[in-house]
Amino acid sequence: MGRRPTLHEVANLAGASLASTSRALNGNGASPEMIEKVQAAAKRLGYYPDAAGRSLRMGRTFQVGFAVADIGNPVYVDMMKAIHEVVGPQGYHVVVATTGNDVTSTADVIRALSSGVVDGLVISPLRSNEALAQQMEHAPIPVVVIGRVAEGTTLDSVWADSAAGIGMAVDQLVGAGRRRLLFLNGPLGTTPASRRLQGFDAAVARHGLPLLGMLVADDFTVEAGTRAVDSLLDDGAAERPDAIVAANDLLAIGCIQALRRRHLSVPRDVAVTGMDDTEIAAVFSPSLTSVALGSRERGKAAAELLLRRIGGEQGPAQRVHVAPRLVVRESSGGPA
Amino acid sequence: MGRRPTLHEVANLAGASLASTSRALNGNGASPEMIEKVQAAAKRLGYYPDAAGRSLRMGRTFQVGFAVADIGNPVYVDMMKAIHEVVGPQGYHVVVATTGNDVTSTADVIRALSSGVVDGLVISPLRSNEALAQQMEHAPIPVVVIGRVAEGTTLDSVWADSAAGIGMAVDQLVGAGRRRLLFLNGPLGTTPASRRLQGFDAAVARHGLPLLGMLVADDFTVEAGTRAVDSLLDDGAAERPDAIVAANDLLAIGCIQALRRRHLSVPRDVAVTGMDDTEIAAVFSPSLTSVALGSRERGKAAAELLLRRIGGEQGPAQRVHVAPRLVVRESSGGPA
DNA sequence: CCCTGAGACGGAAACGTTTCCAGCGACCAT
DNA sequence: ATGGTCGCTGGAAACGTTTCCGTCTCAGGG
Repeated sequence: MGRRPTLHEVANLAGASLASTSRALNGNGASPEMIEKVQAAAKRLGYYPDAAGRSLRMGRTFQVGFAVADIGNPVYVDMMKAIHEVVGPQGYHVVVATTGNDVTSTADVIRALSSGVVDGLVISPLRSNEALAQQMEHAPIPVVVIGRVAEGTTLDSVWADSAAGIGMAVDQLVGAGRRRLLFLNGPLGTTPASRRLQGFDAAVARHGLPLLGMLVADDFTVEAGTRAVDSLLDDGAAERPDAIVAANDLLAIGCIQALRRRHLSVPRDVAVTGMDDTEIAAVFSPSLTSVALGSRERGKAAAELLLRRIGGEQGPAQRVHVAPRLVVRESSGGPA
Repeated sequence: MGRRPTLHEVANLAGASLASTSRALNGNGASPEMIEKVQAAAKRLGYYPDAAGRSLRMGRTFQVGFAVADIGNPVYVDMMKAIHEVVGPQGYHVVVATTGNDVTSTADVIRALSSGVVDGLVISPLRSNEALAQQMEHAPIPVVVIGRVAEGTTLDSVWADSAAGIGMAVDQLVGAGRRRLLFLNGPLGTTPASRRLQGFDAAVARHGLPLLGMLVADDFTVEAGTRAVDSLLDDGAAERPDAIVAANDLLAIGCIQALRRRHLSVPRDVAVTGMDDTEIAAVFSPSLTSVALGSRERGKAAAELLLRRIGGEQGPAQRVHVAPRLVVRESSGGPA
């Protein structure tokens, strides 16, 4: 754990002033011989500029933040990877932050990161309200939202129409002859949950199908999915659905897990669809029909938007759309 | 995107000096009325201290780094979550960095993060050599390694005995009557790959089993696993194993995928075991026998070690061991 | 009543960097 | 020959914070 050399020491060794040394290293108006002298000195000392000093002076940290509720969710991992891939080559580091499930802790995270920690923020809020929207809009750094934002906001955002996506899943199930569709939702009050429910209700109404009510898991996880479906099957009174549309691949897998325990076959007895088309969907058995929402694309687009704003681009709020795409596999009984 | 107030403005509004204002906010020797005055002013302006200025002055960034080869790997995601949970409450942010597959880019990452970006670094290097070890040892910030380090190094580390873990998997397979065991390894030259191979060879020798050679995937991913096993099965000449020990859950799943395509039943025709006991292992079908290496515990322990070093604890290098644990499930044919 | 010590406060330095600005040659054109 | 321009350099300021140190006040003890 040795000490790091400073620009001062490099300047001394090179026999130049601080100003010239800095210029020589950053390549702004220095003579060739000066550059060589300084580079040599820097190399000999093993000099690398101090991030704190540089941040303070330049007003930039060369870090971007990524804030989500649960970084364990594969969707967010994908986004993070994509963001990393975009900003890394530009010299930026990625700071991850978890917002927790409620709005106030999200607000705290934004504030904490805004105070000179990162130059910009990509955030995918599970829940939102007017105050949070205001805060994001008036944050001292650019903020890009992955998810739905209110009409007329000045925030850049990238979104996928999950409601339409759910509709595609329903269409396919109906096409395959299913009639008693049940929606397995994530925690109510979250933005994804309400959007996806809307999509489901609309699609079911469109097909004139009976409403079987909805199953609500208390989290977007495998375990929560299993618990929810278990409770349904325990409740003997309830009419058994012939298809379950899950709001999430994780929930879908949890659901299949519960069905399997009761020796119900997927897709013969009950068809199941998920959403997000995570990596597991393709290799799962039965392979999982899922609606891809392009997590990688969304992360990439968000990062690109953010970098542009950090770079000073003005213009009106951008709103990037990523189209949902249904990937039909075994769990939904295949194409009609 | 408003501007942020500085301590100066708070001091002005409160009618106090910078020094007193700082003290009042950080709670060091200020009178109650001063504290109140300053707090009020700070709240009115919405003041939060600037991270860059503070870092520069204090010589601490309140950030820790986490560097791994592929942040998409569920093992690393688990570790990251654990690290986050440990350091977050202490006011630290987590910076993720990907080291790439080679040693030199790992070195670059360490250097970049050492220059005042983070106060400490948790790193899990896939490959290593003497130069890299030296660099980590002499880095200007504390470094904790997740993985095996050379005897006598001064680096803190936390490690799981994956060789012994592989041995446990082999024992169980042999106990279940399997005799022709094949090892599906990850990319050679990586530390995990060599350790796990050693464990496999030792266990096979111990049981006096025939050596079927080894299958090498070019990455620790599902796709690479599928490709490797495909190539084995395509090669009609090779004698078919009755069990495959994969170096990794991802490889194991890829392997099962390939077997399934040939209509080979797992575990009837071929038993399969994985390693890491990722979340998917439990819910996969067939559920996957796997050796848990405690990714969460390792991440947690590493973060705690790191915080202690950052706090200035001196003492000799710590070496935390996490015991491997075999979780027997369907894919290996169950217990003998 | 004076001296001492404790407690609170403000001025100023310091952290390491980039960049503004002025100065200084050298060179070219008038 | 002189004025102007250009390229390069060094001094110094600035970013926002914490903390050292000196000063001041006030209370209490001798």
